[in-house]
Amino acid sequence: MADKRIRTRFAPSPTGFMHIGNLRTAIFTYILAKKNGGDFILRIEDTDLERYVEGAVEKIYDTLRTCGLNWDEGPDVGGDYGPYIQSERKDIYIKYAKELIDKGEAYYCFCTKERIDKLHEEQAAQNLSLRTYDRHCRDLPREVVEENLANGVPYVIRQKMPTEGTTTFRDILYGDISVENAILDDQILIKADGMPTYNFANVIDDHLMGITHVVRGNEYLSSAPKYDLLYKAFGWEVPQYIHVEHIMRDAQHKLSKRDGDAYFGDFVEKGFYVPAIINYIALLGWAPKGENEIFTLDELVKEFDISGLSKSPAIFDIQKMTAINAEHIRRMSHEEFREAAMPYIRKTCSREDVDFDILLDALQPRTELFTDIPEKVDFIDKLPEYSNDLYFNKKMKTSPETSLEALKMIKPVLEGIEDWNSESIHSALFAEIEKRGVKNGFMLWPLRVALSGKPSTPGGGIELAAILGKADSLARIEKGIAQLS
RNA sequence: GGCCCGUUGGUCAAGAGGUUAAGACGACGCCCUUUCACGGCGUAAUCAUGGGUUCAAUUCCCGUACGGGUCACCA
Repeated sequence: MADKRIRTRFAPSPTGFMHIGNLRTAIFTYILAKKNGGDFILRIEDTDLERYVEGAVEKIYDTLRTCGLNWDEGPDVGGDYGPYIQSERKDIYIKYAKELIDKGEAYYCFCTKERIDKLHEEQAAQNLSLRTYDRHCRDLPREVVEENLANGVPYVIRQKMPTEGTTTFRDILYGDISVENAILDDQILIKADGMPTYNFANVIDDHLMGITHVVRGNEYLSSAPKYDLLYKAFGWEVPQYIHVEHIMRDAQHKLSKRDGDAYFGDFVEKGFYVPAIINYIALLGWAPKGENEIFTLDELVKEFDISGLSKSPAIFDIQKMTAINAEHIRRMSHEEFREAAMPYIRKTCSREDVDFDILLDALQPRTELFTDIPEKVDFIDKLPEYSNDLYFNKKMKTSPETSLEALKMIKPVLEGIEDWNSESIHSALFAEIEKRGVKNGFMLWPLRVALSGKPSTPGGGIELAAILGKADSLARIEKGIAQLS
């Protein structure tokens, strides 16, 4: 085992957008492979023709690439084990299903959908704890089977489950789990349309593609014994299983599309930064060894350890995710932040003649979500109408009266500044503060209000003055004086 | 309902047969500060429950409750 190259796969169905729980599975799957220098494979599971959604495959590629979960083999990049789209592997599954029939491990079933439905109805009416196929076709005489096939009677292929004993499979997290074979249904391997069921295609592909570790959602835990039996029927080695618990909205509900918080794209739209999304959802159901919990994808690869995975469901907490997002934003370089933030700044600020470097530096520690930005910078284009009440500040002991006085002191000082920048504004104002013997806030609070018309801004009065430039700053101060007079 | 799985503060969670039961988010308070933040410090808050086993159990075992999953020609 130890000498075998690790190969993992992410195998989504093209049925819509990327669910956050699914994405987390992809992350763990990717990390597990990369941590061990192995291969991460992308396989598209499109065996359900009816549920196929146009464009969904591109959405999968797009999301994974955006997240940096680059696959070594897949439909678009190729590889030695293709094709990587199940609908293109149809013949392979049929071949292996027939092999099982020859081995006596599977059989043709000619029961109609109607018959099965009726059977289930009856079972439900009798309140039977078990609702399985009654194995009507399991022991059909060979002649009957051949005659039906010759006559083109539609059929499915079913797995012949043992009726006694138990099956035990192993999950890395849960350990050994045993179930009674009697409760196992003779599951369908090949559907009437010739397509394999998920359960069958999965086993075939995982084996043929040399997958060593399977990470998947907890909902497959109950099916795992059936897969084991299939591997056993073929005489193949069973991969290592890791079943991960669900991400919940609350204690009893999974994250769902109804709540608008289930898809990767939802969070990007809400202003979340992709590395932070990955970081947070990796933390749902997995705990790092140390105390740091801020990680890039590469750091997650280094840090990841299976023993940190949790066996119980985790409730999604948007507040924590927001906090992690804020932390990631703070860690961005000035240039990275500029690139990410400018589009949001441009939503409310069209001016060119502002000092964006100062603005960005003031904005960065105050931004939790990129979508916070437009509202924070909306005063730059145009000073909003504001109430003189803003000049009241209890802590600074300012009022409209003291503010008028302060603004009148400030105006000539700023007018005298030749080289307009943070330092020169700062030293000029502080010289005045010292000269007048007033508190910082006496001067600076009114300045901030006059420049922004808002109770809270990115940066204080000095930064705002530097951002807005000399002419505009003085105009706004004059407006303040006029408004207060 | 049968079967499978789970249960540490409001949330994510570490932990180990003997600990003052980590840490993070959130809440609250204080400090810093030209606003708001950032940052720093601190406070409150957790082992679902009943039985065992043991000198000792939150940790091991069994039951109960609660929650989740599953029982498709869906994945």
